[in-house]
Amino acid sequence: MVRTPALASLNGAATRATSLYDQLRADLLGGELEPASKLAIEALAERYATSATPLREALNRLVSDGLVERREQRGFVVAGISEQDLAEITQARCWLEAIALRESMAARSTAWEEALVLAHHRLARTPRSLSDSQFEDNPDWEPLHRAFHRALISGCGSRWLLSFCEQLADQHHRYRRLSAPRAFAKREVKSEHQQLLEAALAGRADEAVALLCQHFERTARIIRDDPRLFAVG
Amino acid sequence: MVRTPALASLNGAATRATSLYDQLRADLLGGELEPASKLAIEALAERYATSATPLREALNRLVSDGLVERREQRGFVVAGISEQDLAEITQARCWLEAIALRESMAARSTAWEEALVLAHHRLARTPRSLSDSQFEDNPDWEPLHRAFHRALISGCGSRWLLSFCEQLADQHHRYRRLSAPRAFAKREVKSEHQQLLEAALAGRADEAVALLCQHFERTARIIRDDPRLFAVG
DNA sequence: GTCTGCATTTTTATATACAAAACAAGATAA
DNA sequence: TTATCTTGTTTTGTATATAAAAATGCAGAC
Repeated sequence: MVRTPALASLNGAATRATSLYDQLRADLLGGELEPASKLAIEALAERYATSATPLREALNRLVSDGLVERREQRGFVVAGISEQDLAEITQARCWLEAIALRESMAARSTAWEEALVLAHHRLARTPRSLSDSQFEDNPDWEPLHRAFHRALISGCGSRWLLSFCEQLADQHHRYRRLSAPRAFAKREVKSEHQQLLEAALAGRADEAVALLCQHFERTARIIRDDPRLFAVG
Repeated sequence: MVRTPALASLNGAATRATSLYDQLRADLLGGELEPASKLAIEALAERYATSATPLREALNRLVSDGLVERREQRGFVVAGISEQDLAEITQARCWLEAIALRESMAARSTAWEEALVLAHHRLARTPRSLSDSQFEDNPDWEPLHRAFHRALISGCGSRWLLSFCEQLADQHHRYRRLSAPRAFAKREVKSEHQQLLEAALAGRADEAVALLCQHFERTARIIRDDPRLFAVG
């Protein structure tokens, strides 16, 4: 007895809680919300023009993403940052993406290779900064960067592993945005991606994994050495 | 300016949403709630003697644990099961726990070894079944089993990795409870744990990892072959 | 018979009102 | 001072009422 299909699932109209989740997530990743700062319900309800119920739902979801912390009976707080935390995230990301990349390469297919080349092409032709003289974040870059890294591991065949990697990538993303953006101008991130692509396409797994981990660790080191970030209050 | 400490955090009095989360989680893992069955808010509110708001919060948390699925504008559903899903969970768990175990062994300490021996001792002296003649689940066993596996990898030094492993262990737990419990009477799970303990203590990493993965895969195979579980509706 | 459109019922999602706990400041006692 | 108690305020967490969407059932058309 098939009936008219659900409207919401077709036209992408999400619930308020979901769109709040998306907005909050973007603001957390974008570094708009200060780490360890209070997320007072009323203030947020005003800022996002909504009421408490969907807000709390969104915050609850963000807790499981590790972007928000829940203090029982004391509300919600933006997840804190620390050198140790960054190190653990980097370590875990290296471990997990190493496996995912190896598996992805082992299960290579034409479709995977083509998607990878495409993702790299899009990333490579997009400038990191809008201005040549000084760093000014290009909002197009980050999603493409993310897509390239996802393409690398997308063939690993495990939705679980992919979702874990995604979560760790989110964490890295936040740290990166919190850190001084000008640090990135110095680095030849472009050639790192190029090398990575070549090793992956050529099937040189050990090399690709090594490049990927170096890529993560180099970024983490730059963030760690940012004097503004882990300043002792 | 230190004041009287929070009451809730001391005496363990959680919010209603949290205790609901715990109860629902236990029921989901215990197989009380049928996979893919509807989680109607009103029915649950009556069953757990509460109202909609904290219930929805608890359900939102469970979605991120992969125990519940959210259907936008259509409420919540107990996570479905499938052969493919079980295979992916098993695969991911092997990958992740292999790393965690290696790291844990590489970072060995006396405290870790002692905790491991203790966890194994407690598990070994607890019977799997309450009755000798037929299988009757001993509720003490599962937590001790869990604790032993956690002890193995606890020294890996990455909270992220540990929490991912925990999540996968939850998934396995649920499949195990959904499957016919009598299947487990056949197996010499006890000696598998014993061998694992010995290899881990002796520092034979390759062997320990191999034993651990075999342990997971053997369990998964038994569950997969349960004729009742993946019956075509 | 099967499909389609409309009205009704049920359920989900959100806003709001309320209760309970944490917080803050001042007063009192050691 | 330093700690403890008291009281008022703010904020969190929960219940309930309302709005919005989906499911259901039936009548009529083909």
